[in-house]
Amino acid sequence: MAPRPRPSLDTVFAALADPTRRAILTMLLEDDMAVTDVAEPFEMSLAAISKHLTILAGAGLITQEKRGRVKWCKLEPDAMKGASVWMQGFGQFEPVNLDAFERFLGTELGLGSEE
Amino acid sequence: MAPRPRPSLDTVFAALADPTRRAILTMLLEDDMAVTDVAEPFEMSLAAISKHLTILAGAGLITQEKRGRVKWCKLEPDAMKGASVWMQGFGQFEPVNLDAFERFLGTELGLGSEE
DNA sequence: TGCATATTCAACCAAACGGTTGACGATTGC
DNA sequence: GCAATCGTCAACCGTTTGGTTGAATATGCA
Repeated sequence: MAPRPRPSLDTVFAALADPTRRAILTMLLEDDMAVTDVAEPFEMSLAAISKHLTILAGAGLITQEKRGRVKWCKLEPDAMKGASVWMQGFGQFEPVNLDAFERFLGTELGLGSEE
Repeated sequence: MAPRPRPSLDTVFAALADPTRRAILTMLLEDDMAVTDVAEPFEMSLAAISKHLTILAGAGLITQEKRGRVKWCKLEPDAMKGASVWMQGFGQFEPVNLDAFERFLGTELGLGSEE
């Protein structure tokens, strides 16, 4: 496949604006996954998840590779770089508080209340 | 002062997904601005800008204070903190490359070509 | 008082979004 | 070969988004 088009801030931020898509990205932190497996925990159709994955791929946040009849989804965290740098220009945020991140993961996965 | 409700990742990312709104935030880096002045450089109605500002305020990215008949808009960069931390959990991005940020500002403000 | 300025409101519009369902093309395995 | 599995496509649906216009509401000023 041709070198991925540089993901725009528009598409990256828009992709990240949906909680389902953020949850998918979080799942992919663990490991690459097949589309069906990505869809499993969600209460929506496979087709809907497939669309979300297309949007994530469009933003460059994941890549998809078909092996046999299974399509594998792989996280591409570098796609967040531009957006991350952009935001950091607005203030020096604490040098990556991983504790806070763990908590975010909890709420993102729906383990906690939204407050 | 009542602590503002914690802006959600949904609203923050959605607010940042629009180029007009990102440009507004960039303008507000310089200084607080009145609504009319914010609208001036854009080729769209004042009402449209007013809506964008409402969305930015809803995400906590700006606050608005009315003094006399003028409503002042103030950047609130801390509202990006949660989103920034969330993204950093996906990879350690270079510790704030300000050069890159300057370049982003250029393209965001439409001073350079998109490519 | 009366007019200009600053901003929002209300109604409307086309397009995009997020979801559904059912049919379909590929691939795998018995 | 045939049935099951994987994933997307196409059509459809209601809601949201990003914009418009024109009227309305405050406020400032001469």
